[in-house]
Formats: sequence, structure tokens, C-alpha cells
Amino acid sequence: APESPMSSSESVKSLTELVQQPCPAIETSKDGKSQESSEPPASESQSTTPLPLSGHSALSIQELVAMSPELDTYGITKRVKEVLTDNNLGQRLFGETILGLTQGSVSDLLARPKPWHKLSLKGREPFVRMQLWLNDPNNVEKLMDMKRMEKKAYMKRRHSSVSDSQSCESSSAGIDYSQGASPQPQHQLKKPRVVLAPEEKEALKRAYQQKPYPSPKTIEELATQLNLKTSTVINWFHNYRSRIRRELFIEEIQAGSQSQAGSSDSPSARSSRAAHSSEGDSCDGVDAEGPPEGKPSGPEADEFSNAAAKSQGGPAEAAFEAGEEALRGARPSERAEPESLEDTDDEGRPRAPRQSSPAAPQRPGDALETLPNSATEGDASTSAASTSVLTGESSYKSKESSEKISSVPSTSSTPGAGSQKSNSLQSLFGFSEAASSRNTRDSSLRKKKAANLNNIIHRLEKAASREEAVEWEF
DNA sequence: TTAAAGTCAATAGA
DNA sequence: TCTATTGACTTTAA
Repeated sequence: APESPMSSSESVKSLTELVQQPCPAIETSKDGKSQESSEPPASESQSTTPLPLSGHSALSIQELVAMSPELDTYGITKRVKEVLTDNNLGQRLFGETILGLTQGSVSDLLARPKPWHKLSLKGREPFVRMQLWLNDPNNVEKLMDMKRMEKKAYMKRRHSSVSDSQSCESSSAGIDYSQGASPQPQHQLKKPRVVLAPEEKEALKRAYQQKPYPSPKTIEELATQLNLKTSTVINWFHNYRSRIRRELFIEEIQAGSQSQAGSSDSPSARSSRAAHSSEGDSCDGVDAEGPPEGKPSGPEADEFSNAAAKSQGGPAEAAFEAGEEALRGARPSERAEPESLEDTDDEGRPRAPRQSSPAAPQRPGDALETLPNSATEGDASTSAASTSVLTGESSYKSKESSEKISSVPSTSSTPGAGSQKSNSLQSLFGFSEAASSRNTRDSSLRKKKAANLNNIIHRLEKAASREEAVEWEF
């Protein structure tokens, strides 16, 4: 197991102790070693019960989490990714057997780890598990074994149930976590996944820029205009806010690691992500402090720009560009969107198979098209938001920035208080002390940003209280 | 009760 | 087949 140059063996040992410590009380564990392995691996041993975290094991892990010193989540994920990659182990296997999470969650976690102090107790759990796993000298082997077992089981099934492909399928699915495999085949009841069209996302983003926390009325309005379910709009805002927030965290982490050590930081997937985000999305939305490094790209340019890039259907492209312009806060109200969108939905329309709303034909273009109008006639409060959505006049970042402000500081805030708490424990977990040092450096920069953001926030709040459109310049 | 945090799971893409 | 994305849902926290 690739350990940090530090006293890996030492940390492993103490860690083991740490792990078994809590258990004894609850489950009289005699040998610590076995205890440790029995925890996350609960599923490991018996492939039948994949998702561990039950009873004592869960408890012990929780205690561990509670006792855990500040962990370098970024470093941990980085190492985990390396180990997984080097050994050809998939996220699914790792997630299900070690973390008790699904592949998607693992992917997300590894790609966008939040800083330790930003995590709740529950959120820290996976990282503690990862750390434990990294410290386990047999980690890779165990996983490899699991992999082999799965394969074997799969082959077996395959051969045995040749006739009925159906059953075969279901059984295969159940291999790991079929525990939830309810006897009732309610496939038909499943509602299709909603997939928002780029245009719709674009509109939502514009709305977000105007109002990160739209009122129920505004949400309603948006839903109507975009022909989406209200819940979808609500969910979108929830998700978007939290994801932007995460991007922020990542940036911080990255900035920190880069500035401070800036050497060995590997070029792994993360870096790509970094560059990615830095030039688009989060950054701006996040990097609200526009002026400082104010780069051009619109707020969440990232995914949207991607979408736009992909959907290179002439007209559609135009439409997108218009949108981007708007996002950039270029022009407040002049947008040739309606027309272009019209074209868009005829041809250039990217694939946007949303079928959630059975009622309407649901054409993104249409939806946007209506925006302008409704905005014009909507009641004051509503129109304010919608209009901006349409116009794309940007005043966003406001709330976002405010969030950033509040979150950022705390993120790096660890410097003093918390970080030094349990040095011994830290060593137990064998993580680098790098984090702390980078915090220092960040703080100054952050102060700068904070000042600017505060200003923005202040203006935003003022405007909000008045509920009138304001021109923002960051 | 609301928002945030954490996940799931469908699905797109490589 | 594996990873990344993302809408929806669940849990937690304030």
C-alpha cells in the first residue's frame, strides 16, 4: 500500500489501535486487526451483505470519525485514486465494498472532495474509511479478491441461467446489493429521469444569477415559463447551489496545494478538473470577486459551455452565445434570444429528452421564448426575477459570493484552532500537514476577496430589499 | 420548516 | 465496462 513518506507503519499501527479501541466497548473485540477489517469490509467477507455500516461496525466507524484528526481529504482522494488506478480497481467495487457507497457517489467524492472542516460527521465517514483503507497493507489484495469473487459469481450465474436472460439480469444486479431487491417488480412505476435541455439550464442559471434563492413565486414562474415541474426547479436550485459551493471548495484546495507545494501535485484527473473549473463555472460564480482575477467566462460556464460546444447546430449555437453573453453580464436587456431560440428548437435543438411533464410538448425553445413576455407582464416581484433571467443581466454572484465568503473563511479557518488539536491523532491517520500551511497563505488572499465580496453582498442586499433591477459591476 | 449535506441511480460518454 | 454528471430523494442541521 502506497503510503505517504511519513511514518506510515507507525500511523498504521496506531490507527489500527484507534480503530479497535472503540469497538471493544461495544463488542468486546479481542483482536484489533480483525476488528478493523470487519468494519467496512463487512460486506467484503460475505458478498451477500454488501452494504456494511450496520450495528457495531457503523458505530465504531462513527466514533472513529468523531475522534479523527483533521484529514487531508484532497490528499486522501488523490492517493485512493492512484491506488485504484494503478491496480485497475473500479470505483464501483471500491465504493461498494469499502465505503458502502455507489459508484456515482464515489466518483463524485474522489473528484470533488470537500475540505475536512466543511464536512459533517457523516460526510467525513467515507474519508475516514478511505484513510483506513489506505493504511491497510492488504487493501489492494482484498479488493482484488473481491473482484475475483465477483467475476466468478458472475460467470457462474451466466452459465447457470442461460435460458432466462431476464432472471439472469436481475440476479446479476443483485449480486452485491440486491438486498434491496424487492420482490415487487415495479419497473413501470419508475418515473423517467428528467433531463433538462441546455437552454433550460441556461435559463435556470440566469435565474440563479439573479436570485440564488428564488422565492416560491419566482420558482413557480420559472417552472411555468420553462414548462418544468416546480419540484424540478426547486431541486435544480438546491443542487446547483450545493454544487457550486463544492466547486468553490475544490478551488480552494487546489489553490492551496498549488501555491504551497506546487511541486509533486500530480496531474491526475483532478488537475484537469481544476483547470476546467478555473476557467469556467465555479470560478466565476464562485470567484465572484470579479475584479481581482475576474476572468471572462460566465459563471457556470463549465457545463454549459460544454453543452453549447457540443450542440454545434448553427442556430442553436447562436442562441447559446446569446445566453453566454447574457451570463457575462454584457448587455442587460438586448438579446436576440427569442428568434435564435426559435431556430434552435427546430433544428439545432440538442437532445433534451425530458418527459416529466406529460402535459406540454415541452420544447426548450418555446419555453424560453415565452420568458420575455411573461416577464413583462408578471407582477413586480416576479418579473424582476424572470426578466433578469431572460435578459441575463447579471447581478448574480451576489449570494454566491456571500456564500463563498462565509464558506471560504471557515474552510481555511482551521489554521489556528482546530488543526492543532490532536497532533498525535493526526499522525495516527498519517496525513500530510500540508493543509495547514496552505491555509496561511490563503487567508490573506481570502481577505482580499472577502472585502470585495462584502461589498457586492452589501449592494445586493440593498437591491434585494428594493426589489429593483440594479446594474452590477464587479 | 427550510436549506444544506449526502446519496442514489439513471444515463451520457469514453 | 468504467467514470462523470446530475435530477431526485433522504437525512441532518439550524
